[in-house]
Amino acid sequence: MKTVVKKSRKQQIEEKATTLFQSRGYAATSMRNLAQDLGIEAASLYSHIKSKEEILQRICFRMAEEFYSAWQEVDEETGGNAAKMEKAMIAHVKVITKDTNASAVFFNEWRHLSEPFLSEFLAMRDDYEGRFKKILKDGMASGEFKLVDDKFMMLTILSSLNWTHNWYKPDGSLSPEEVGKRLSGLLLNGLKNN
Amino acid sequence: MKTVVKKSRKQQIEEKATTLFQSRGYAATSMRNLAQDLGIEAASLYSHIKSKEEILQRICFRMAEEFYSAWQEVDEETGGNAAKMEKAMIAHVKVITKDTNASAVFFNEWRHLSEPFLSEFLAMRDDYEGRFKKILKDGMASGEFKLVDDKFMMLTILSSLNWTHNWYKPDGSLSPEEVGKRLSGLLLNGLKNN
DNA sequence: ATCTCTTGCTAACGAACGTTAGTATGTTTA
DNA sequence: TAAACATACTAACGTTCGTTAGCAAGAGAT
Repeated sequence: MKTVVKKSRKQQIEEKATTLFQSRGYAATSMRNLAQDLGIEAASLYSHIKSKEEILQRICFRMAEEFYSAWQEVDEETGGNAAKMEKAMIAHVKVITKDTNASAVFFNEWRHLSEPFLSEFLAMRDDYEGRFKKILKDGMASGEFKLVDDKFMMLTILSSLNWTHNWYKPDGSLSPEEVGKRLSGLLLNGLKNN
Repeated sequence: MKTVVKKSRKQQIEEKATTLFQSRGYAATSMRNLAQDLGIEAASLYSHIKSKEEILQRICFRMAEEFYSAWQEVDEETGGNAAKMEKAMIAHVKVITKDTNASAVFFNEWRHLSEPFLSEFLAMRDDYEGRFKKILKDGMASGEFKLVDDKFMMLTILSSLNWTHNWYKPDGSLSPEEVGKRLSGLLLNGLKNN
């Protein structure tokens, strides 16, 4: 037996918008495009939302929250920094794979946020990236990691992780957990045989 | 003594457009924005270009050519596949760092190309990615590389390389060559100490 | 001296944009 | 049964969009 949860119209709008923003981009998606996909008139959207940008804001900040929540299990890790980094990478990938469309919008369309949302968004991103850098620094200090530029390293790691939204298919053979493990395995141990 | 090469107006337009497309996105950049940055009227642009999209096409396909040309030195590498992969990564990063703005447009705005340019673009990208996959496959067959999914691996490598356009600063301390070396070192050998 | 090329202008086109006002209808709540 | 809410409509607003037509002025080439 399958219970069908009724989605609010606002939610439906947000989901369709997410798909459209992902495929055509925020700026190139018109409210009339969105309305048509929902089978209503453009003006009708405004019974449910305040503005086009509100939709973008909701998508971006909801995803930000998800990334933050996922970090909880990272802090619980008491093993070494390599283990902690693996946890972080897996948690991060899990969030992305749970909604690749929303992730794409999060990663590519945030620049269309207006102030003060843009500044708030960037501050959160900085903070989040700082957490990765901290693991790297701790791991280098303890001798677990090679000595590298931590910012350079963090950017490289996150770019690999963040790209998953472009190719991950939920119906594929790899689970989110498995994707995260492979990515962390690669970045921690490298491609070459020793 | 410095020789000043006079740039054609068309080139100037293309360069300003590259900067704008990079920072605001193609769809969110208007011809009036572009004209204003050049100190002329929007209509005047059309004495030099055929359409807004023509600019995007020129940027995207010029970058594609650059990536292809850079591959020449990769084919000359006769060492192992690890050496070849390093060459490929360095060559790729060199192209990106030579013009980070155009690279950003190339990576983020190609989807606004209309047919048949879009199909042509994607075919080239597939071909180019195939070259990376081939090195990976050869390297796995020869035992140089660990056995991994080659597509997954290729995507991970390229996402790391392609992200450089977002943070590389030509006036920074790292040369393009150095960036490429560090990236390949990391991806080939991993972050962890053995 | 004439021709061509480059560069730019004003004026305007039709289309599309995000959004608002005002209204109607059915559904849920009190 | 009345009030409140959810949902959607038509009509239209002012703005911006990419682009074209037609014209003009200066530079370089023949």
